Amino acid sequence: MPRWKPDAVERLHGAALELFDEQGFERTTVAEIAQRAGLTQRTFFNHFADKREVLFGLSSEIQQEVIREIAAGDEDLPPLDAVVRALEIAADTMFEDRRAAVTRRHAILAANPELQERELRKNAVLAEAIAAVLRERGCDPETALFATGAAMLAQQAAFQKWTRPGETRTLRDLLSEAVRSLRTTVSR
Amino acid sequence: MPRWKPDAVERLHGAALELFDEQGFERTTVAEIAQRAGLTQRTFFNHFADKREVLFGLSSEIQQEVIREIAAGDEDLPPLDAVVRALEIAADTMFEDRRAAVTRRHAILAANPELQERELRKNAVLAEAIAAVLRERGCDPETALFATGAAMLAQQAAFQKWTRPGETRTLRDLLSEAVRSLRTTVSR
DNA sequence: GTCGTGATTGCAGCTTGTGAAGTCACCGTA
DNA sequence: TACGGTGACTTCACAAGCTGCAATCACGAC
Repeated sequence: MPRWKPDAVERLHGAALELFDEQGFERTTVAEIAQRAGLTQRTFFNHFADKREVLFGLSSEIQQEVIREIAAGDEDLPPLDAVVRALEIAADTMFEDRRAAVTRRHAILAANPELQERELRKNAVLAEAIAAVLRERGCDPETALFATGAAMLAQQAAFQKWTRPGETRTLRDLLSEAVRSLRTTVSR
Repeated sequence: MPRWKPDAVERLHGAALELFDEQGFERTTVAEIAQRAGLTQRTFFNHFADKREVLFGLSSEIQQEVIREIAAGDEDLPPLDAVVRALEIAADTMFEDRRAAVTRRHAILAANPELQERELRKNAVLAEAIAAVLRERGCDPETALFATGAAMLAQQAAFQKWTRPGETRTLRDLLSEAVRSLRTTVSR
């Protein structure tokens, strides 16, 4: 008999999602989450740096995937296209088949400014990582910043539509469309 | 004799800046700030929603200025130009003559992720406010989002350069240049 | 068999942030 | 001049987030 049940992190994650759903982020305490997962508060903080972090487990995986795809992409692609291509692939592999879960998580974030702060930071970190890999490919720093920022702006618009009830198009399609639209807006 | 020395908010703000400079944001407690200002911790929280907020007093003024300028601008200007024009004016009136203070504040922010989170949120709020005023001018929502995002991306690049030691150009000039550069990057 | 490893725990303590009640200079008004 | 309201500040008490440290004990390596 193992000393502890396995999957402590998953249990904490699941318990947190349930409780955030049931009573909101602010009104649920870390002690409650831990209790529902059959663990203690101290253990929660062994696995997550803070209470918000329990909602962001996937983001480093997404980041790795995007970075990998940019690095693996065609060297000759213009920077913006290189980033968009990687985001499209990530949309297919990490988002498309989890629409329900992603949407639920999005609703939790939308209800809480603290969580949006964290999300913004994760996006900023992702953006910096993308810009860095573009620079490694020989892109000058300003171009890297702009290509990254533009791509993530399109991603944001596409994601917004994708999580709207009734929306049936794929995130990938919405993203491609958003990029076209962004190009015309910026070009005047 | 007045019951309290005047300018409690300014004293708290000044004490906070000093202490953050001396020992960093994390290592200074609200109790210390209040003590140096000759007040109590509770009074600090009467004036600032949380510990970080003491560094963001100006941002709502900036937001109002930018919004006002967009609303007052030429109706026929394309959305991106309308936003950029407002940011240029804000650069002149709110930033150019405070370079030293802005740079010091920027250094404090750069040293602390928590503070960057708050900064990102303030920017997101500003962006949403700008997009809203564009929509009121008849802009469709997606175009409003893209024009706003693009303008703030250029602003970010310009600000980055402006705070670099040795940089002598004005923020306004750097911003105009960044917009041109962004346009070429996004147009391919 | 023993020994180190690593996940988990208990506990003590600090800090942030809030709620509620109280103090008292100042100001307007009569 | 008296008097009552206002609002900035204080005091106290406490919930909740988060950390450091020492202890526990199944498990795997040797």
